[in-house]
Amino acid sequence: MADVAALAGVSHQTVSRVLNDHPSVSAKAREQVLRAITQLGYRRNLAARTLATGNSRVIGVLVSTTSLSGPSGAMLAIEENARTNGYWVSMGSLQVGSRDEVIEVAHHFIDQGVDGVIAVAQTQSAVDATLEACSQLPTVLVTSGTVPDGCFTVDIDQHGGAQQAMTILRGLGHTRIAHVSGPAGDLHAAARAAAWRESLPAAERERALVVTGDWSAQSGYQAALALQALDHPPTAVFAANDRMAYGVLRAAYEAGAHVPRDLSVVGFDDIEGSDCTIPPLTTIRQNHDALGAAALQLLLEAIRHEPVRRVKIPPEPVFRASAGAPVS
Amino acid sequence: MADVAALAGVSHQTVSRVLNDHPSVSAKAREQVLRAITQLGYRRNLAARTLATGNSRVIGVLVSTTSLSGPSGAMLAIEENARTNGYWVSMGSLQVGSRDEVIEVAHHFIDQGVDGVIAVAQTQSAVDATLEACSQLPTVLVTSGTVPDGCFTVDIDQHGGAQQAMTILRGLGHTRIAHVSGPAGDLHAAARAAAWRESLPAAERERALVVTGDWSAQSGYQAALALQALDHPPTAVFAANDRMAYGVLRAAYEAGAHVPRDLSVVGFDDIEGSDCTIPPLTTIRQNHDALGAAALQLLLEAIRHEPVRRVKIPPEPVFRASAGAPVS
DNA sequence: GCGATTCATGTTAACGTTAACACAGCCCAC
DNA sequence: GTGGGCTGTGTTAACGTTAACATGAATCGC
Repeated sequence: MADVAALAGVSHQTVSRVLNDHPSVSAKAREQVLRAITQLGYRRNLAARTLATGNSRVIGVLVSTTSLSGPSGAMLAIEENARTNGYWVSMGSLQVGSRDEVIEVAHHFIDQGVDGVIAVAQTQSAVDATLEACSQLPTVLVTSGTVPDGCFTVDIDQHGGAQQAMTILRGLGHTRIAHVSGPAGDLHAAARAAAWRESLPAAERERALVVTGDWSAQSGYQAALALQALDHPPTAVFAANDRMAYGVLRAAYEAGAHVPRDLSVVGFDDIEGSDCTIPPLTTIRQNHDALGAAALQLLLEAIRHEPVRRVKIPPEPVFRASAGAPVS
Repeated sequence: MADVAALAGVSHQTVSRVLNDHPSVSAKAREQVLRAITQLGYRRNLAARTLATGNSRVIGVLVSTTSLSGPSGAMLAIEENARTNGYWVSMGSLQVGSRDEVIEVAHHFIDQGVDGVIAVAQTQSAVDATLEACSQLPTVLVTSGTVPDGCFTVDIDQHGGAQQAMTILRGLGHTRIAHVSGPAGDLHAAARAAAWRESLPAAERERALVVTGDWSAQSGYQAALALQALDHPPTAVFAANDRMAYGVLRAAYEAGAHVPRDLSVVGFDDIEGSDCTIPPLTTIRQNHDALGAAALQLLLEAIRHEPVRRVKIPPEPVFRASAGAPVS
């Protein structure tokens, strides 16, 4: 702040006034200060501000673990492990996921003086923006995106998990396996779809059946309807997540098709409730707890400047009743 | 800290050393300092510590909105609204939910200098512990528990929602309505069960059918099995949440019972996927977004010392296909 | 028994911000 | 034209902690 004041030719208090929108600042002084701020890339220190004012502009949110599962479980696992290691968590969520939003949140973390950042990035642009904004900070990326060397990364092995799903189906004897994929641009959706395609015999990849959904059960239902209307419907469907698999199950039921006799279905995620679909869903479980724990472990290593490491969490197949041998 | 030093008869630096486990402190001085700390209820100011050391023991976690739903959605709604009002969120989760744990987290918030606290309390003991630990701070409780007057409170109207479920079922003509309840001690479970019981004719309350589950689909499945084994099984089931309703649906299907012809099922929550169960689930939707938004709004009012207010968010019925008239 | 080392403690000065006060210079009203 | 109020600015002193250095006492080795 002293640097800014010197460059702008005013006192540090005037800089403070500009920062706090105090009315008594001349337009000229304000402009000079703002220019100096951008020129120097100055960011105010929130710890000092909190100390001086007595209020932090931070609120605490207390939540109970039991109410959260799935990807939010990863966040809780991070928090839990952070606490046992003497750290606390400041949260920033992305509504839009735009570059600007990522940068806004990252800057806040820096202002606050965080010791490190864990970013769960679902799109490549979020990955890129995080890398840009957090370059000075120990950072762990939780993502399936492409990341330059020298970054700590954790991920559930999406590709491997999808391969497991396909192995199950092909092992059962299916050859005509359709895919209900997640939305375009989503990294998980892309990884799962890629593994599905690769596990098909080269000859079949051209006429491979894929319908794009948006992760919702309803979109899975619509996809299944589209698949049913084909001349040669598939004998099995690999849905990119459990919710879309629910939709496939429902469409089959309503069409009078028996699962797994007439159609096999495999999902991905193993969300709560998937053990009691009709029939119980065969799926690939993602271990979000392990993901969160690994993310925190890596961040601690990053903070201690230990060598860069990447972790892949293996998903595991859950065999239930929705996949069986095709009727020849 | 100066007070502690004075009371212990040492310098403030010695107090600092005790706090940071510095080796060079005599046992006697340490003991005196610790006694003074507890006697005065001293807590160290983290903003000052961060300012002096340059590290905050806080990590930032960036998550994307899309990955979270349900109760975690409430947290994200809080975060989103906080951000648009110039606040940031510090998170503390409860693994055990014990009194000590609540107090630990609350103390951290105080140390950190938060401007207010929102506590999502699922048990009465969590409510009580929060009230005790946060008495000095603007606080909003998100809970269905009993709270003394003079507290800001937000809640989804559990009782009203359960009444809606029963109104649907009774309106359809059902008289023998069983309840699959949530676990004992859970405030939501208690409120839903109470509303169910009250909506029964007085004469039937004695022999009312209730089976206690643990929110899991599997427990709903087991409950439905128990209900099926009765001499006079119910014609309808009100499940305290959607996942347990999934289990009821599955048990009915496996027993060859058609839903809703042979059995009507109503859930509670409207979780993602409930639109594609077999058949699609009639349920009561909880609006977690509105809950989070209201919680933040109230906290802002609490921070501004505006008059105490309580908000109840009305849940809304979602009519789908799992409830119908009983076959007479 | 004397210098060198360790230990326990105190003193002073940061850390980066805002609050409180002081002080010009200006305008306005009487 | 003089006193009282605004406006813009600077100076000084907090805020509560830790780091760096200084000091005095006790211990050790030879």
